Amino acid sequence: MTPPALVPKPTSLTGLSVLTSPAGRSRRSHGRITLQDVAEAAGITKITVSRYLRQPERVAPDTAQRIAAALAATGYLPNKQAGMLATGRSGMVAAIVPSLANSVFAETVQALSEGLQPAGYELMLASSGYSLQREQEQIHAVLGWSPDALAVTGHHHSPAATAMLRAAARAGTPIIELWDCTPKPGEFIQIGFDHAAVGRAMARHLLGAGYRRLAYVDTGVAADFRAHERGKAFAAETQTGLAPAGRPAPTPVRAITAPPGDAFEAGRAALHQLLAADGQPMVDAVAFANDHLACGALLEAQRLGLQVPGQLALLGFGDFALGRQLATGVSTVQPPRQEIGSLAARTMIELLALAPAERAAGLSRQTAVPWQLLARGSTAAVTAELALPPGA
Amino acid sequence: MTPPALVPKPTSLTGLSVLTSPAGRSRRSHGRITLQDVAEAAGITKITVSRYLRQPERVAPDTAQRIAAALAATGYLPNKQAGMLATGRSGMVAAIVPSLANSVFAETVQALSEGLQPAGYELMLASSGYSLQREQEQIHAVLGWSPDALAVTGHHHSPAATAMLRAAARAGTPIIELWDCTPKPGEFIQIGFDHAAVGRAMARHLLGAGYRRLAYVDTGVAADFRAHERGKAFAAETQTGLAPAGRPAPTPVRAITAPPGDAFEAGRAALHQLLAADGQPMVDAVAFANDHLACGALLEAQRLGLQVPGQLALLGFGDFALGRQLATGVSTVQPPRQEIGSLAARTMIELLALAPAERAAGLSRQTAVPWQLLARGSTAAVTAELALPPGA
DNA sequence: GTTCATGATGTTACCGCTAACATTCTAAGC
DNA sequence: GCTTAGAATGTTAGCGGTAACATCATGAAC
Repeated sequence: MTPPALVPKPTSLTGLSVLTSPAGRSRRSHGRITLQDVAEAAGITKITVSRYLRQPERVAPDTAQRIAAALAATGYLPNKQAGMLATGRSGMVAAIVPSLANSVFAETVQALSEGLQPAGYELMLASSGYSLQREQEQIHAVLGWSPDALAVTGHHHSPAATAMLRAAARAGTPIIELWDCTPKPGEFIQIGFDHAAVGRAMARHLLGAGYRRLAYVDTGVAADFRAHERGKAFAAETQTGLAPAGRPAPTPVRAITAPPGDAFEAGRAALHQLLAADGQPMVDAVAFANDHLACGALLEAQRLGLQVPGQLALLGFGDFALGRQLATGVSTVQPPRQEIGSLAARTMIELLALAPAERAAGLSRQTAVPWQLLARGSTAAVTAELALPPGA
Repeated sequence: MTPPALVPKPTSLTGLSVLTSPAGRSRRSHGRITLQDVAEAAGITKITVSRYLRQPERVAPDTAQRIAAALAATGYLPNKQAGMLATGRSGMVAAIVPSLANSVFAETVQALSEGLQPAGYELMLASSGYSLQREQEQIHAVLGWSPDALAVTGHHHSPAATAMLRAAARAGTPIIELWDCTPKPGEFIQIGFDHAAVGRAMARHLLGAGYRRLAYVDTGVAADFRAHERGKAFAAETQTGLAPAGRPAPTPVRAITAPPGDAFEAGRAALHQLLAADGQPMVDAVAFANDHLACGALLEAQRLGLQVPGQLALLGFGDFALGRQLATGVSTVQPPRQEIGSLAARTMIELLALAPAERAAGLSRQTAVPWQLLARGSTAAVTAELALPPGA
C-alpha cells in the first residue's frame, strides 16, 4: 500500500486552486470548497467523502485516510444549508426570548446553548424586546431556517404567531414555551412554572408573616405577562387570605413603573407612591414584579430612614445578585433560570431522537420546574401569632 | 378584471392538500409548503412568485394580488437554506461570545441583535464558555452555516481557529473581533478598546489619588485574556508610576480566584489574602478584574469593619448594577457594552452592502470605542498633594 | 465452477430556490 | 403592416449536499 497520496492526479489540484483564485469555476459557484474538491483531492467521488463524514465505518480504512488528508489539505467546511436541503434536518434549534440584557433569560439561553452543544445542535437566537409584534416577525423569520425545534418565551403570542407555531408543530417540529407552565395543558410543550402560584405564594408569605396591608408593584414592561400574572394572583390571594379575618380587604396598590432600563429608579419612585403625606408608608408590605424594583425601593427606604422590615416589608422576584448581597437581604422568589434552559435542551434532544411520527405525543407535554421563595431580612415576620391558619 | 382567484384550477389544490396529508408527495419531499405550491395556487410558475418576493415591482399588479392571496392561503414560509444555496448569501450573521450569563456580553449581543434586525439579518449565537478549544469548535460549526459575517470575542484564538477565520475573511466574510482594539492593527476587524490602556488608567487613577501600595486581583477564568491584559498593564504602570518617587516598587499582588459562579465569594476570599496577620490590609488600594470581585471584597471589608476607602480603596471593572447601587459606590471602568454590539452591527451591514471585491479594504479596520473610569466612593483620594505629576 | 451475501464505491435524481437566458405579448414607431 | 423596445412571464440549469438504487469486486458456501 502506498501512503495516502494527497494529490493523486494533476487535475485534483483544480479544487485547491480555488483557494487562491475563486474565478475559473462554474458560472454560479460561490467559490467555496465543496465535497467535490475534497473528492478530487482524494481521487474518489464525492458520495464516498459524504459517507466518510456521516458513517466513517462504511468506507475502507485506506480510503478513509486519504479522505482525512484531503479534508485537512483543503480546509473543507460542510455546507449545512445544502445538507439540510437534502436531509430535511437542519441540526439547528431556534430560541426567541424577550431580552438578553436581563440576566434572567440570558442564563436560560446559556443553559439551553450548553445543553444542545454535546448533541451537535447549533442555536439561533432572537430577542423580541418584549413585543408580541416583533416576536411574530421573529418566528416567521426563524422558521424560514427550518429549525429542528423552536423555543419561545411564555404562552402569550399574537394570533398569527400562534398559527405559525401550530403549523410547525403539526409538521413535527417541537415547539417549547419557556418560563410558563399553565394549570391547563397548553397547545405546545411548556417548561417552566405557574406564575399564578408564585403570586399566591408571595401573598401567603406576607400574610403568614403577619402583614395585612399589601401592595404589588408591577413592571412597566407591558408585555411581561408573567409579572402581570403573578400580580393578579397576588391580589386575588390577598383578598382570599384576608376574608377570614372579617376585615374589608384593601385593594392592592398597583404602580405602573418607568422603562426597564431604570428599574432601580422605578422601584424608588414606586415606593414614594406608597407613602402618605406624612412620609409614612400606607401599606406594611410590598411585593414587586422583580428584584430590581424591590432593591430600588429598599435602597430608597433606607435613604428615607424607614425601617425594613420594621415599618415596611419588601418582597421581590428573580433572586438577582444585588438583592442577595445587600446587608438587608431582599426576600425573593428564586426562579429555575438555568433548569428551564437545560430541561428544554434535554426535551428537544429527546424528541428529535424520535421519528417524527412518534413525536406527536410529546409535543404538548408540560414540565413544572420547582421554584423557591427565599425569605430574607426584608420580610421578617412582624409577630408570630398573627400568622394565618394553615391552608389560608 | 375578475377578483384574484385563489384556486383557479382544480389541480392547484394538490399543493394545499399537503397541509392535511403530507403523503402523496415526491419521494424525497419533506412535506413543506414550497414556492411550487404557492405558484400552483396562484396559477403561475414559481419563478414569478420568487420575483414577487424579491422584486415586487417586477410582477404585474393583478398577478401580485393573486400571489399575495396564495401566500396567505398556503401559509408559505421561504426556505432560507434553499435560498442561500442559490444566491450564496445567507442573510444570517453569527456571533461567538465567552458567556451569556455574564451580562457584559449579553448586552453586547442584545445590541448586535437589535442592530441587525432592521437590516433583515438573523443572528446565530454560540457561547464558548471561555474555552479556546470550544471556540474553535464553534467557529467550525458556525462557518458551516455560511454566515454573511462572523463576530468573535477578543483577538486570542487557537491556531486552527485563526486559520478558519483567515480563510473566511479571504473569501470575503467580514470577521469582527469584539471587545478588543489592540494598539497594532490585527488581522481582522476590531471593535472594542485597548485593555492595556484601561489597566494603565486604573493604576494611574489609584496612584493619582495618593495610594501607593497597590494590588490587582485577577479573575480565575483562565481564558479571560482581557482581564489578564488589564492586570499586566496595571502592574507595569504601577512600577513606572512609583519609580519617580524613588521607592522600591512593590510587586502587585495577584490572586487566583474561585470559579466565576462564585465571583462574590472569590472577591471576599481575595480580600483575606490581602490582610496581614493582625487583620490590617497589606495594601492600600486594590484593582479587580471585574465588579463582582470588587463588590464581594467591599462587602467583606465592611463586614470586617475596615474603612473603604479610608483603609482600603477598591476599584472594579465593568460597571455592574450592584456596584452602582451600594451605599459606598464602587469605582469602576464603564466599558461600552452596547456600543460595541451596535457598532458591530452597523459595520457588518455597511460591509455587506459592498460587493465582495470592494470589501477587502474594510476587513481589517479597527474601531476604538471610548470607555470611562467612574470614580465613586470606593477610591476617594487620600490626600490631594500626593497626586502624581501629570503625564506620569 | 457457480451462486450469493457482503462490503466498497459509483450513478442518478432530487431537496427548494434563483441566475441567466428564452419566450411571449403588447404597444409604440416608422 | 412590420419592426422592435420593453414588460411580463417561463425554461433550464445549477447551488452543494444526500437518499436510493446500481454496480462491481471479493470470498465463503455449495
